[in-house]
Amino acid sequence: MATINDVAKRAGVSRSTVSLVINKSPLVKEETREKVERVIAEMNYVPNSNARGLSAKVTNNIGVIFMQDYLLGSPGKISYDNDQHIGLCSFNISNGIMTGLQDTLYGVITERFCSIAEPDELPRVIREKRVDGAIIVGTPYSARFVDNMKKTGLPFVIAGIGCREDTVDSIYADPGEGTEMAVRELLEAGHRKICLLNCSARLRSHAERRQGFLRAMEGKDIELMDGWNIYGDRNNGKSAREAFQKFWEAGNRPDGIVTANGQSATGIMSYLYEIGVRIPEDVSIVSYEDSSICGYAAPALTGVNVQKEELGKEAAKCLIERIQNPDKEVEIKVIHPYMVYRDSVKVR
Amino acid sequence: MATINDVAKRAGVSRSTVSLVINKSPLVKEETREKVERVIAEMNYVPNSNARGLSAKVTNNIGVIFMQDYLLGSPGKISYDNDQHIGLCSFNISNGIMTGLQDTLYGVITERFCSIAEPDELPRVIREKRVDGAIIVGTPYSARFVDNMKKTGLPFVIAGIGCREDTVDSIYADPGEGTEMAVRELLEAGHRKICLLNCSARLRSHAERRQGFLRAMEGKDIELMDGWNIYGDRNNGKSAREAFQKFWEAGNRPDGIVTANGQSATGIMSYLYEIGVRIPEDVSIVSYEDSSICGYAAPALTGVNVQKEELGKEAAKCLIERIQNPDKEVEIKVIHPYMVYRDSVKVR
DNA sequence: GCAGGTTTTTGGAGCGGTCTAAAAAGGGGT
DNA sequence: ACCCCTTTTTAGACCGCTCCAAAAACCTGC
Repeated sequence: MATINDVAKRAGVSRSTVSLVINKSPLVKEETREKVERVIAEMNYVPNSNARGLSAKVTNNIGVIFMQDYLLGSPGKISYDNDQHIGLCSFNISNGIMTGLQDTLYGVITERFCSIAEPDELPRVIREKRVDGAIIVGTPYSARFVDNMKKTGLPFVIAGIGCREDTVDSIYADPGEGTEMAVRELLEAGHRKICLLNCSARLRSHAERRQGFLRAMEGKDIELMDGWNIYGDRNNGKSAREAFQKFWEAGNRPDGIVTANGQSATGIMSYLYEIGVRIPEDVSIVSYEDSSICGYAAPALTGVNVQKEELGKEAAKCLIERIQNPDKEVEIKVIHPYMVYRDSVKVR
Repeated sequence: MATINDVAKRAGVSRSTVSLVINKSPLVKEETREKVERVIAEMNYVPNSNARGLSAKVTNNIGVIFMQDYLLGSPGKISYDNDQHIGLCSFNISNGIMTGLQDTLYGVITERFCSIAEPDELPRVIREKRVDGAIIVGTPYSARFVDNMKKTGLPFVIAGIGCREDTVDSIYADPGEGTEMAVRELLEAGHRKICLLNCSARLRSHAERRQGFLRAMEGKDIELMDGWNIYGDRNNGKSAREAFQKFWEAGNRPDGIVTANGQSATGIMSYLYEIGVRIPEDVSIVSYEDSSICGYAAPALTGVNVQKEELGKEAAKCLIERIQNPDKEVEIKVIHPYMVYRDSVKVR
């Protein structure tokens, strides 16, 4: 494999000149640049990224750290097989990140990390300085972890649904905003008895969803039903179904349901299907966090799309800016959602 | 940040000795090792991976290349938002890869690549030598690409459902085997009129599924129905639904359906639901490629689980072996699936 | 106490780039 | 032709680690 020296020799210039050329310095004469570029192409030369990194103290890699904290208590060896939500969500976000990084020199190193399981550790890519910056995907529940990260001095941003740290660049979707949007949708379609199906009460976002719900209900002259904010045990369809079944069997009869995500919705739908309740004729459903699963459900679910790809893309953009200018002001950016209209809401 | 020199000085040994210690060489005296390790811990020293890589010609990173060829014609800026299948699938596999790499020194660099769009290019991580080996996830449709990869001399393995190159390490799930399993399931439950809903006919795996179907039917004395091997246009629920609807409207009345994956199944289910056909009372469904989506469907879908995490894990293992021993024999390994029993099959 | 063998440790030359200070080349003006 | 200023190019130190050959330290046994 050709090195910078080989190129220099063949082009009849010094190593430094070649270096200037590959780094697009404006100092080199047009003529020289062309000659060197020709040789580079001829020899199929690609700079060695280790050498570059060692010398320039740069790796040209950014780390994407998937926080696994919300799967409380099951660090490390988790199989996501039964957790479509997390799988898809992180996939979409990281896909967005790659899109955001597309025309840059950066590569993406991915790592799974649990700040609760390892409160005083840092993700390996960071300890080993394999990256120039990091995107923390998901919520780093332990403040200690955030502190540790800050201490490294490495640029990093936090990205995800409901992820926000006031002292750190945060790109996030606001679960409150989305839930509010979903509830309004039902209200406008004439629903009065709306219940909110949150996922695990242990998640920080549940309170935000609740707030969004309340905001939408404000001034509507609708009596808020006690216990109509239901919590599943975990962030998936099975617990949503169980929680909803309990709710229903206790005699509650909503005419509209807002769920935390597509899986919760399908969980509930499978229960309603079994007991013969029709959607949307008897009950309407809107899912916060629209995902393709919503499109495939029967009937297809109306939902709030939180633009996870966009979220990832913006996170990447923000990180790059942070790397270029470590002193810029902390950036807190909300990615706004939009409604996707399908067939699970009926005007009453 | 401490360097190897700082550690050496503080420990009163030479740089070389420290190097031996961090590389766990058996040459260093126990006593010395302990001393050095103590200092390393004290100083919080972590070897710089660039320096290491530059010198040892090793990066301690492996590349995970996601092939995007099956999304024919839409390289680069694709949004996977509507392609849950691919999202989940690659997520699960890469999750498995990370699990397989867990106790090694390797990090994971991810890249999206389309060998059809860029027939003479190589993934960037490879051109820039950022990795010691690569796992190609998905099918590299162009043979030229495989050739180019081979020419680099870099160890690599191919992993995915139906991915197999005879001259390259391949870890794969056999769509034929899984489909056969699914069909047998229906046969044993007494079904006679079984149709196979393949995804896009452009995919290489469709023929294998078909073969598996035929193997299961062999000697069963069931008339093979013409046109009962249905092809969707793309690998998703929407096209499955459309294809199936056309099939149904042409008057075909299967009593059992085998689908290529969970999304196809839900697509079909939503159609059947609309026209009032009950599952599993009127028609049974088995999905090849069980995914969590199957568990959330109503009714929950019986399916063939292809163990994508296992697949990723084995791919990682295989790659490491290949790196350690570049001359070992080509490894072709099938990951066998198993049935997951749920509620979409009724004994007739 | 020393030759000869074994176990540990070490110096120093790379690895392939970047970067800075200084040299070389070029371009007027006189 | 020479000085001065600007534009280009270059030499060489350095980044932090590995690795080899050689040195040092440690063991015998005689």
